Amino acid sequence: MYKFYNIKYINENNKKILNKIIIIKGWVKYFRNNYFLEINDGSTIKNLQVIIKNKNIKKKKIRIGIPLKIIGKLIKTNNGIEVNAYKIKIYGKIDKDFFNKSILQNKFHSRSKLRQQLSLRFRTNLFNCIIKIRHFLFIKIHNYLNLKKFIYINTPIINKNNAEGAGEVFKITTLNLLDIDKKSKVNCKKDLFKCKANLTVSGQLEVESAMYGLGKVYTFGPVFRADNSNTKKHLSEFWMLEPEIMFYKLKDIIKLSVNLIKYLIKGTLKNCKEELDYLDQYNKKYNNCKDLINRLKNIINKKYIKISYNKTIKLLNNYNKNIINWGDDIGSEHEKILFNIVFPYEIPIIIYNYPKKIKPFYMKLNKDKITTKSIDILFPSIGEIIGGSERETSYNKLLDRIKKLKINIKNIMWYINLRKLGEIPHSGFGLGFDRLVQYITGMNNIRDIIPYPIYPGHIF
RNA sequence: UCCUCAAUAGCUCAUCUGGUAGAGCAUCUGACUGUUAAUCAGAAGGUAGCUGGUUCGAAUCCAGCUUGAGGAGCCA
Repeated sequence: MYKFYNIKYINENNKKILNKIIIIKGWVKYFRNNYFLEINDGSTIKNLQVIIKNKNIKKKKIRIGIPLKIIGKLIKTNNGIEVNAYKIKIYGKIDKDFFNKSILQNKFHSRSKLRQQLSLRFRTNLFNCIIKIRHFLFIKIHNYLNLKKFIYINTPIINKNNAEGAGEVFKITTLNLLDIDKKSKVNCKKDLFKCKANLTVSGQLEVESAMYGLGKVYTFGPVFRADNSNTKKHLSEFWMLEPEIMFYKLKDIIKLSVNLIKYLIKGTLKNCKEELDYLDQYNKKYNNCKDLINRLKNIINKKYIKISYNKTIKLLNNYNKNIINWGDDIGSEHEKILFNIVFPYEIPIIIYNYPKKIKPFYMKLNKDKITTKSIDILFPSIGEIIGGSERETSYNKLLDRIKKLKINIKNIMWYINLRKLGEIPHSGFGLGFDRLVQYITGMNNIRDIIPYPIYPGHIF
């Protein structure tokens, strides 16, 4: 007969239900003075205070962490709104030893500590905010591309091509690995797929073939890299958005990617205020990022720096002679110089026309035949979030390039053959979703912005 | 994978050059009708990451391993 409300709703609409008897359900976040409960139900990080005046309510079993159903009157006091409890139902009991060893006790826990208890991490305010922003960005990406008439393509997670140049692959097999060790010879023909198979490192080649039929497409899913990289910006399993668009040139994908980023950040600032405010405070206290919200506002209002690879090398060498040679990839040392000294404005840098020798085979060459029609978008403190290019359209040129790079042609013949039906100009890019979430939440470590981080030595 | 640093109570950290292991919070018992990381009184809690070595004696010195943090490379 009484109505149930979640705490976010009660906080935002309390005028409508003030002085009514309501039901709330959640767990105890704080219990003070044997009298004041703070209840959280995950809908918001702003807890609802419940007071226990009724002497018939047994308080013995109530402790921090316990789930409760509370029937009470929503009242207004000097401290805001709270619920005067008439009746409390307790669900189960708390294992004291387990609780005491868990990250749920009301203390500050380091993020590496939180990571040791992944399944409990969701109850923390920090993770509540991060996951909600992650969710919001995920939805908004689909939203934006849908508005722009893109079609979402589900590209396979298991495949046999390895999109050359995108890192190490995880091999998958149904064969008994112990047998393989003994004989030291693998007969792939006996495997389930009758060939070598791996987890995808990128859906790009597949999404390109969808582009030939549908025009504007994207894939957005988990991709896998078996590199042994132990850094704060790498995962073995991460999420990548890869749009691919017919008749788009380099300038068009620059525009698309910049507009998408600005749309996402603008939306987050508008719709995730509570979460960003919390993260702003958290970052001020515990992270290097001292002004999260203004940093994000800055990024939606300003024009990004756009500079060619050649010019970047010149600028770096002007700063410090022989710090980089033409043809080298731009490393994190160079990124630091670019963001701290050359362009110290806390805005992304778009670098275009990279040399072909540090970019994959499918990128279209410029007229100089040594650089590609490619871009990387670098973000301050994170590095590369987006990499993209115009794709090679000519069958002969593509084949020529593949032969020179000695890439195994067999598994990607279907991709090369797409060029046998005419030379359609097209472009696309890959956006590292987790790195974007990392940037927007201001977190130091990419392992703290994904529910279950998978990285060397760590699997859930 | 490489380099640097670290590992002491459930958590955060003390223990100074080797000499009996300490605090705050959390936990437990009790008190408390306006607290908000409540407070007060009391109790309990440790083979100092693991394995060796040096020494009369090791949390402390040395070696190897494990785990974590920061940086590098690979990349998104």
